[in-house]
Amino acid sequence: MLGAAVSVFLSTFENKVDRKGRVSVPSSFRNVLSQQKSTGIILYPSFKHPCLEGSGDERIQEIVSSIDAIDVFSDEAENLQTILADAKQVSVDSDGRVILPHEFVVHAGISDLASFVGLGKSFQIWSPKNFSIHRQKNRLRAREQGATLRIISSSSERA
Amino acid sequence: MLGAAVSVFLSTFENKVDRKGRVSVPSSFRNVLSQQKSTGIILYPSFKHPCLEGSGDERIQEIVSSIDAIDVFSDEAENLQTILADAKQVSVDSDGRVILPHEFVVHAGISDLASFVGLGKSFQIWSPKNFSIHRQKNRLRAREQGATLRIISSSSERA
DNA sequence: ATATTCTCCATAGAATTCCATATTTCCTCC
DNA sequence: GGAGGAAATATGGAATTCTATGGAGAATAT
Repeated sequence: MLGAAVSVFLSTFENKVDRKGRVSVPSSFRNVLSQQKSTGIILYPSFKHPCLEGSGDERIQEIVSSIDAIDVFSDEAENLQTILADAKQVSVDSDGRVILPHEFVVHAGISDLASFVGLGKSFQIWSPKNFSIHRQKNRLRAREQGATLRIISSSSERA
Repeated sequence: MLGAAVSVFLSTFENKVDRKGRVSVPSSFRNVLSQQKSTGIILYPSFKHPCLEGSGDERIQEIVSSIDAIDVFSDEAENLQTILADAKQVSVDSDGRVILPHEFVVHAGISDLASFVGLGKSFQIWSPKNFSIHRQKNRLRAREQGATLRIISSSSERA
């Protein structure tokens, strides 16, 4: 196992997708998930990018609570419900793999390789090709805008 | 079966409606229902959309309480009472199927396919065609409004 | 009787579990 | 520091289980 396992999704891993759509979840990601006591992974297609958003399944609870907190008939409630409608829970098998649902594979343009990209509290899954394009664009923009980071250091262990 | 599926209605399933009007309730939905100890499913036509609203039968209890909680002569109370008046309970047979009442099939424009759409504590049933239109609209709007930003992070240490 | 609904059975395809193996990483001992 | 071995990972495939779905017949109502 990784040295001092951080409890956030970190760095990028490229794994193979087999004929059945199975792909290994990077072991360090699995560690984060089990630390969150997630029994599975929640995936949903990104609104903005040709990729999948992933997180532990407690995220779903958050969304459901959010919906409860606002007017059921509002646009906002429907927006959140859209996420639920599009999301799928995939279970991690005993070998640490998940099956990527077919529609998701299509949405992300994935064929035989998938890049798991750690984003801290969540992660994304990309086709390696799309991801490298995306990353390059992001870097360019960051340079142009002279990206500045505001780090909120509320307490010891947050990222 | 899915590991320890989150106990909310999640994601979308498109199932066939056979000649007798039978349609399989998605297995993950059935799991949620049985966890709620629901003996059946409550269905009623949606006000806003050409679709059906569905839930376990404890949901009805909530609606009844809501009515009690507000002014009995208000419009809102009448709306809720209309739901009760229009609602029907359908039973799930031993193979996990229900029969959709004829008026409901008509209201939703369903013919030989039905989309079950998970919305957390409840779900909807659509004709796939109507749903895909609805979904596209919602996704566009959600993208514009940045749906993911408004999630209430109730749980412990998320920001 | 006739039409409708419910029960039971059959089956194809999908999903899950289980097993096998190559490859890498980590640890220990020399 | 390096060699060897142990543990963990990633990956491929087979076998088993589950789900969705179609149909036949029994039960029920009209």
